[in-house]
Amino acid sequence: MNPDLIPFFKAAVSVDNVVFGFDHTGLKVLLIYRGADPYRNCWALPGDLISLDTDLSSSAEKVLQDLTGLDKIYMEQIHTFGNVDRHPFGRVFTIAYFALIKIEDYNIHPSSWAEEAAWFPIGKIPDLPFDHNEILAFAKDQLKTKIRRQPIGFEMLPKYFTLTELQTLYESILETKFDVRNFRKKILSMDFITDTGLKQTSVTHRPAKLFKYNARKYNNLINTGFAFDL
Amino acid sequence: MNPDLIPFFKAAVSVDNVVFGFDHTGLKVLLIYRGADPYRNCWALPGDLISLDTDLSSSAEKVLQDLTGLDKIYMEQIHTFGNVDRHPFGRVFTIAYFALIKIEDYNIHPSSWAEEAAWFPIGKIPDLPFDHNEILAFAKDQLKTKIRRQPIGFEMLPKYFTLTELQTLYESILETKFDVRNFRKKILSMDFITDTGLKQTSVTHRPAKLFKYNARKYNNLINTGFAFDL
DNA sequence: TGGCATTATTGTATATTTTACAATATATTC
DNA sequence: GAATATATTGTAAAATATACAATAATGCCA
Repeated sequence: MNPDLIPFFKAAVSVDNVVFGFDHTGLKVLLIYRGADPYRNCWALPGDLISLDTDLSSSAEKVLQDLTGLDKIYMEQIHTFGNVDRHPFGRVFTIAYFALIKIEDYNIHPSSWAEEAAWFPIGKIPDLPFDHNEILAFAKDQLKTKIRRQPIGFEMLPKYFTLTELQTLYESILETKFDVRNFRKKILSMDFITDTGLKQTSVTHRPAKLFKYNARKYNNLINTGFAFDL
Repeated sequence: MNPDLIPFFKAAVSVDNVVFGFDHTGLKVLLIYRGADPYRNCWALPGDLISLDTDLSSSAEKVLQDLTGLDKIYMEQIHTFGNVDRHPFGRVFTIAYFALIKIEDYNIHPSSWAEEAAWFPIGKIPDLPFDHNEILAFAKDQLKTKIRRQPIGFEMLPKYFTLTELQTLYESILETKFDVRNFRKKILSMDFITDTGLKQTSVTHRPAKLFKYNARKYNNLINTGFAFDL
């Protein structure tokens, strides 16, 4: 290598994942308990330095898989953070991803140096190491923007869900309220939520119909210029 | 440094800028003619490796300033590209930014190893080195999405502009046509484009009124929940 | 100087979408 | 079968989006 270039090739790169999940109590974020330096014994975003022989997108999946066991979930790159002093060990650029999962469908298996993993309600996030609070704030903002324009909310719901659950998800993330009738009219008019014919069981009140999201219909629609918008 | 960490600290990071400009002939992108390896004597996006003692956002501004002389312009991070083989000299992650400028207000001064700089119409971009064609495609997509929801188009127009110029800008970027009356009604109803009282001069037809964008009014509006949308 | 060429400017009627609002239905439990 | 709890549904009014073409203001030139 040309000697002039040597000082440039001394950076490390990490991936930090902001994994969102949703249950009836609201929006949650997955944190791990760090069993490695720096910031050993702190709750933090699941993230790690990446090996330099792997493509970035594969690395992002691998980091999450190694720390939490999560695999094949919805992930998207959101932003890169690169302040000089953000990591005590040297110059580390971190590429933040957000991920959405159906909490009930996955068991989280902390592994590698992640000693524990737990869901934290979005309103009760502790002080996090590095610039993780900033990253989380960015991700939350992104989620709010994105969920209004793209049908990604379904990634956080069970395969079969009720319209009330869907509405609660949106209200919770967007921090707003929708009129029940208008919300249903709008969602159903979009025509990619289909009635499964099934109903809730073991509820102590009128059981709700179960719907599912039809990604194929959505993809057909966007090709015709249709724009999802809530 | 812990010896286990050494192999992680061998990456370089670069910034690549996609600078968009607009004139009456349409949307353009600024490219430089490379006077340095690799890909010497090729047109490419203005980008460079960044020094590891500077924050990322400052580095982005510095790279653009060094190569083109552009300073204090609208810039925004869009995506990070990190495939293993994207750079022939080693593992280089690149962070792409897009920038918008008023072509007439700036003189481009290629410097450092940029031998030339020129505006290329968006439809006539040559084959570019690295993954620059991919980066450019990503940026163009981002621009189309963003310009519909945020009043960033004005960054590419002169301070005083006509409504026809504004409409042409939107039509050109969004690759569509708007009805003249409806476009004007909508834009003016948003109330952050103000009539300066001035008119075009030295045109060989009815002179158009000159308007300007009022960022302060826009910022007041978004705080009230207003959403720009075209 | 008057007609021509060129682009700028403006209004209205109709269709579509959004909003506001409350009564009835269906299940369980006691 | 009454009480409790949530699910489901329609309509009228307001706001917004759309479709559509005639008139206005300048420079140029015969």
